[in-house]
Amino acid sequence: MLKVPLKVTYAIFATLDLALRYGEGPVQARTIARRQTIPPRFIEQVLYALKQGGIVDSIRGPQGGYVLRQPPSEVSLAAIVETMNGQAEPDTREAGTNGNALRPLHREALLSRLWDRVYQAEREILSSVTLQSLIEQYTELEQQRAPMYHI
Amino acid sequence: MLKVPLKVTYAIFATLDLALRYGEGPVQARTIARRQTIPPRFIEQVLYALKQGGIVDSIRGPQGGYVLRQPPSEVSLAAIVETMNGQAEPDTREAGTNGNALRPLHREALLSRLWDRVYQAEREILSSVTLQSLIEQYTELEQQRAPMYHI
DNA sequence: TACAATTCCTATCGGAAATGTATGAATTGA
DNA sequence: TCAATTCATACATTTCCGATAGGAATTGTA
Repeated sequence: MLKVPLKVTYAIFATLDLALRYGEGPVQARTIARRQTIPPRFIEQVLYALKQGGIVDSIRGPQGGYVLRQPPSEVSLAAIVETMNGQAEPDTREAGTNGNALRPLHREALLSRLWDRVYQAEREILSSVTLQSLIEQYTELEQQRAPMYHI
Repeated sequence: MLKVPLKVTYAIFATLDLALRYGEGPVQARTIARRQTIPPRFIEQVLYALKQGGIVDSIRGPQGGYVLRQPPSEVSLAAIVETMNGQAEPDTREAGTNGNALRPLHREALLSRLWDRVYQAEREILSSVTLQSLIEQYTELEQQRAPMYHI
């Protein structure tokens, strides 16, 4: 039920990479790809989607690249995830009618309510996590094991 | 992120069908298929999985069929969903190492914590919903629009 | 103005997963 | 013995996802 597409993971790592360098000018797709171990041609698409979703801005031409549109503390994972999952299919198919038991419309309504609840719960959690808070958790983790390296 | 495989939906409708007739003897796969509009050869597999998962019992031979193993109030959707999603892949792959930025192990840990939280939230909701409560919601829905038909 | 670096956008491929079909064996009531 | 039914697995088809490809558009710089 809970499935995390790779492109969502990639999107989070990519924006996290941008967050770590927020305010230092654009970062190129290739650079992110190398640092985050993401197929270079694939991350282009991810960044493209992130741009369409208003998460990042892009600068074309030499020395171009991508920057976060807002400071890391303003970017929630909910926004990233929603963007990557795109405008979800309306999914308004309804199978053939049948006689007895569980009228299709109602039974569909029954479950879609339920999935809505689950979806809302997911959204609440993801809304409460920002790139900034992820960075903080990350540096905590680092310091626990090998104080004072990196970033 | 939230993806509901068809077979899960089928499983819920199938068990709901059994729940509506709990205590009235076995219901055959073909009958459920017809009533719930599910491909007959496909629901056999769903019921087979439900049996393996201990959700339903089966009776072979003529006049055989399937029955809920427990009363509807004891069967949570969490149980059904978990059964249908089967023993999920261990998924312990770890991609290649790279130099800079976001050490793979830590960055993975960061996200898996998060997905765990989401997963737990989902599970809590699904645990709180039983076939019995679904039936109650269903009859409510029915009465709102067209009092006194059916079942 | 030319050129190279970079993003932009779409098409396509390949493999995996999901959905659905088929077949025959095993079980069992009548 | 027979017919109805589940059991178990194999196979076919379709859909989705990760990844690659190619070229157009933009723009800083020399």
